[in-house]
This record gives sequence, structure tokens and C-alpha cells, in this order.
Amino acid sequence: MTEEYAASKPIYIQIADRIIREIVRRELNLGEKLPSVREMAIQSGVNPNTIQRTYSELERKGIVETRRGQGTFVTEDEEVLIVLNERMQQEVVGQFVRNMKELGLSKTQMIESLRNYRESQDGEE
Amino acid sequence: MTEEYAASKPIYIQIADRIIREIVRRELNLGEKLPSVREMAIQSGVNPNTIQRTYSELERKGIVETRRGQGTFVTEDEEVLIVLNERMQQEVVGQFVRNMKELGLSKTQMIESLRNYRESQDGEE
Amino acid sequence: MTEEYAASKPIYIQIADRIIREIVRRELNLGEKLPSVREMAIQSGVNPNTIQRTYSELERKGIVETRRGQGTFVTEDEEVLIVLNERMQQEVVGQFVRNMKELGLSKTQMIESLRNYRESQDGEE
Amino acid sequence: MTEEYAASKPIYIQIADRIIREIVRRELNLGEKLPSVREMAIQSGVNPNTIQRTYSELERKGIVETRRGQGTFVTEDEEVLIVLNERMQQEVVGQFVRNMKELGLSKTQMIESLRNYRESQDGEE
DNA sequence: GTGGTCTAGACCACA
DNA sequence: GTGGTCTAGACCACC
Repeated sequence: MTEEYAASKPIYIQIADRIIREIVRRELNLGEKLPSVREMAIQSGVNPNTIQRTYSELERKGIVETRRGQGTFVTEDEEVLIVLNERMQQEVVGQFVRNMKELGLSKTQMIESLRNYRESQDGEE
Repeated sequence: MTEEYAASKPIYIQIADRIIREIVRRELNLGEKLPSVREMAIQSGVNPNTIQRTYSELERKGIVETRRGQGTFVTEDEEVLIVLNERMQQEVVGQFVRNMKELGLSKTQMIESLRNYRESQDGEE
Repeated sequence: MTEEYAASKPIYIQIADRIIREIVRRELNLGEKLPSVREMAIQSGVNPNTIQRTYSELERKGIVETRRGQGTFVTEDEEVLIVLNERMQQEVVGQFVRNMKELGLSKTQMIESLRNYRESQDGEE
Repeated sequence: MTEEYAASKPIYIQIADRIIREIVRRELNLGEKLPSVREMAIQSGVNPNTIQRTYSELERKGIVETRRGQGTFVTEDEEVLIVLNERMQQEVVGQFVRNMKELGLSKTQMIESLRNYRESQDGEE
């Protein structure tokens, strides 16, 4: 009854992360307009307030700019993107190292394992 | 139409994964007895039914054996362990490669990035 | 009907500013517990959500720390206070200079005017 | 019991203050005619009644004179201007001193702080 | 109790 | 139309 296994991030963060990923992957271009708060709320099936929070969060991080009465736009500052990319790399690599360590592998073994990896098996089970 | 963002894995799977990790890391030895369903339920703070499902899942994968009236034991089949380890490695590496590709990195860059990685907290294991 | 003269800051910012002032003036001590969200909401006559926002804002600025289940506390980091004080001084001086310039005074005249000032007249009209 | 945080000055006072500032800075000369109530209302985007109150307020203070059928004029009494300027200076300095005291500064420190102040945007006037 | 998140619905300012 | 703020009321996780 104590819960400890749900632990899913807040929705407004999940959506923010999704948008960040889309920007990093260039599915959203620099300067591009995001859907309005209300529209995105409908698309995402959440309350407009939740999206509002998402956009605020993104603005706080300098990833988007909002122009009153006009909308919310991906920043045009290329530098932000670069930093974002680096930070996400750090995160992915960190997660990887932690996971592999848990399996008892050394750094050298990780690199070896990575080198040998041939994408092929995509089936989960 | 509302729910869509909770989506964290089922608890019984999360617990199964935790046990698997403990086996792979030799914190649980081959042939060792697992806590009883009731005891594990208390330890984990979940309903016994949930643990029952966890154990069934592990048995289905050949990772544990249930002996009526005695309890649940980690398999003694060394081979299972090896396969398990490999499969988990594949999974971790696969996830890593997918993530890094999403960030636009080539295989060579991934290895480089991994090589350069210095974790913040170095003294873990 | 276009409004341009209201321009009062959002309530949640006004309350945050008030708290900051109290901290700077040492009416609130470092490490001291703030009223709970609900209590402060009642005291201030606003919705708890508004206070929640206030506290979030203060935390974002590193001025308070929140401990889940315990409450919200003024940071114990003395450094934050010093920076805060400096920033507010800058603001006050800046406002003063702007106002005096508007009255057509030079920097030298401002200093002279300040030097000659004897507190006495407090009546507004 | 709810309202308490809007509290920005009445519009008619805001406009009066603006006009006073323009007079003090000689952007409006002694004896000069002010725009008609209707015209000023349009310029300012407010209701003519509001401007009417503004002009009344200014007249009450002896700053403007209304001549039936001709319009509203800045007073020609130089003395008024001087007094006005002094009073506004007193007010600005008083406010400044109060603010700085609240931050724990002595008179000497205030002067020092003012002397050291370098505005960001220097080229204003 | 505490803070954190979310919904539903409203009003405002800006363009 | 846009984003920004606010209320009312709810549920959650943590202590």
C-alpha cells in the first residue's frame, strides 16, 4: 500500500521530454511553432493546464520561446540544441554504463560488447 | 482515452527483473531458495498475488523451479544463467545503440563517447 | 478597453517577493520553516495552488528547499542571501537613478540630494 | 476579502503622474495647452471620464488651469514647478532611503552604492 | 499532516 | 485566436 513501483514521471515532464527528443532528432526544426496549448492538450489527451506547465518548463530551460498572442516556438539558438544533445548523450551513456555494471561487466568488456553488436534481433521475447 | 501516461511496467515484471538482476550479479546463487511468496510480498510491500505472478513468470522462463511444499529455487542449470546474461547484455546494448542513433551518432562515435565517459560517483562496486 | 494601466504583477510573484523581502530583512531566518501551502493560502486569502506556485518559484531560485512530507524551509545557504541582497540593491539603486534622471538630475546632483536628505516628512500629501 | 493583490494605482493618477513628469522634464512647457479631454482619452486608450478626473486632480494641485471653452493649460507659475520638482525629489529620495534601510544599509553605504552604480544601458538621454 | 500533480473551467492581456 | 494566471476541488506519495 506504500507504492514504490509506479514512479512514472509527471505527465507534464513526459511530454516535455518527448518534445525535447523531437527537437534533438530534428523532427521539430529550430524556430518552428509548436501546437497551441489548447491544441496540444487535445492531441495529448490532457488538460490545457498540464501543457501550459510543459511549455513553461521548456521555456525555463531555454528550449522554447513564447510570444504572447502568437504562440510557442522552438528556440532559434543553435547553441541550446548542442548543449541539449550533449546532456542527453551523457545521460544515455551513464544509463548504459550503470546497466552493464549491474551485469558485472568492466569498461573494457562494455566496449567489446558494443563493438561486437550487430543489430538484428529486435524481438523482445 | 484518458490514460496513456502512467505506463510504467507492471509491478510483477519489475520485481521479476530485480530478481533476475540479482541472479546475474551472483547476489542470488544457483539453487538458492527464494523467500516464500508471503514473505517476499511483505518485503516488497505488495500483494502476495503479485509475487505469485512474478514467480510464475520466472518459472516460465526457466529461471526458477517451484517444488511443492518446499518453495521456489533458483535453477541449478548454469546454462540458463549464461543465456540470461547474454540476453540482457544484448538488450542493454541494443537500447543503447538505439538511443545514441537517435541522437545522430555513428557506431564509432558511440565507442568514443563511451571511452571518454567518466562517471561522477566512481566508487560503486 | 485595451488595458495597459493595470500591470500589477501576478499574485504568486507578489507573494514570493514579499517572502524574499522578509528573508532579506531577517524577519525569516535561514532554515526556518515556512507556513504550509494550505496554511499560507488561508493567511494570504488565495488558492493553495497559487501558493504552490510561489513556493516552486522560490525553490527554483534556490531560496527555499522543500522536503516532502515535512514542509518548505528557507535555505541555509548564506551565500544565496548575500546574492539576493546584492541583486535587490542593484534594483533599488537602478530604480532611484531612473527616477531621478526623469526629474532631470545628474549623478552628482543625485548624490548631493541624497546627502542633504533628512528624514522627517513622511506624509504623502 | 478576496481582492488585495491588484492594488496598482488608479489609472487617472497614473496618467496625472505621467503628465507631471513631462512638465518637470520640460517636455511640456509652462502655459502650454494640453490635449482636449477627448483627444487625450483616445491617445491613452481610456474613457474620457478618466481623463476628466486626471485634469481635475492636476487642477486641484495647481498644476494646470482650465479655461472654459479654451482648454486645459499648464500653469504659468514658475514657482509651482519648482515646488513640484522638489516634492518629487523628496519622494524619490525618501523611497530610496527607506528601501535601502530595509536592506540594512547606512546612509554612507547608500552614497557609496550610488557612486559605484553603472547603469547597463547608459545612452538614454 | 506535508508538498506535487492533475483536471475543469474561468478570466485576462496581447495581437 | 495566443499564452498566463487563478480558483476549486481531487488524488497521490512521503513522513
